Amino acid sequence: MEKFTAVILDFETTGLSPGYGDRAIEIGAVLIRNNQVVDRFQSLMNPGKRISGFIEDYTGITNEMLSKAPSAAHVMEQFASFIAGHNLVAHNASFDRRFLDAELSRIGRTRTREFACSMLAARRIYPDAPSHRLETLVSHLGLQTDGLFHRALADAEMTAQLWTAMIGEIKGTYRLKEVSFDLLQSLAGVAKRAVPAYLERVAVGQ
DNA sequence: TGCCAGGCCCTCTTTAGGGCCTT
Repeated sequence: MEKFTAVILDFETTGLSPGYGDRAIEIGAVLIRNNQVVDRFQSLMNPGKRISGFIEDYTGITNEMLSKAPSAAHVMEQFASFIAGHNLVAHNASFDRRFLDAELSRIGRTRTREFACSMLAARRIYPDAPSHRLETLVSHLGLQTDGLFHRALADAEMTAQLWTAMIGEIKGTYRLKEVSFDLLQSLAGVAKRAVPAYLERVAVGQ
């Protein structure tokens, strides 16, 4: 069962680099099991410093909202429990992985499960998409959206839809009986032009 | 306030450079 279960998550942050002092300001996540969303997590978190006007405009999250939010430490303790035992997915996962690991480190905890990247998978499954930004893929594939972007739970929900759409796409194209987290994760290590042959070999093996 | 990164991937490549993607 676990190989068909994953937490799809998204951070809003003060900037691009935790190594230069940037912090998480919101976490949103959905737990999917067999392509169904079965649980959700969302919280703003107070980063202990003011955010720039650019981030306020980009996310719609204001300094006033964050001043009333629980501390990052408190939220991350709860989130660590939410993700415990589950594989993880994010769009451009190298970004969210750095922030997750940095925020967990601040509370003396460590990530124990693997990350998969929906962007790297999408580049291989939808090579002809106009771009592989989350917003563009959602539009290109006609995925359901409430029009809200750059908020953590909304982006996590759309990434989950993208993830399940990709599972459906390769199931249908290659007649795979099942598509696990490990299979989608493994695509990132396969050269783009080798992906069709790779998936055909997987299908034969099933 | 504005700045800061880093991994992937393509090509006019591999003794490199630059666009994409995340906030």
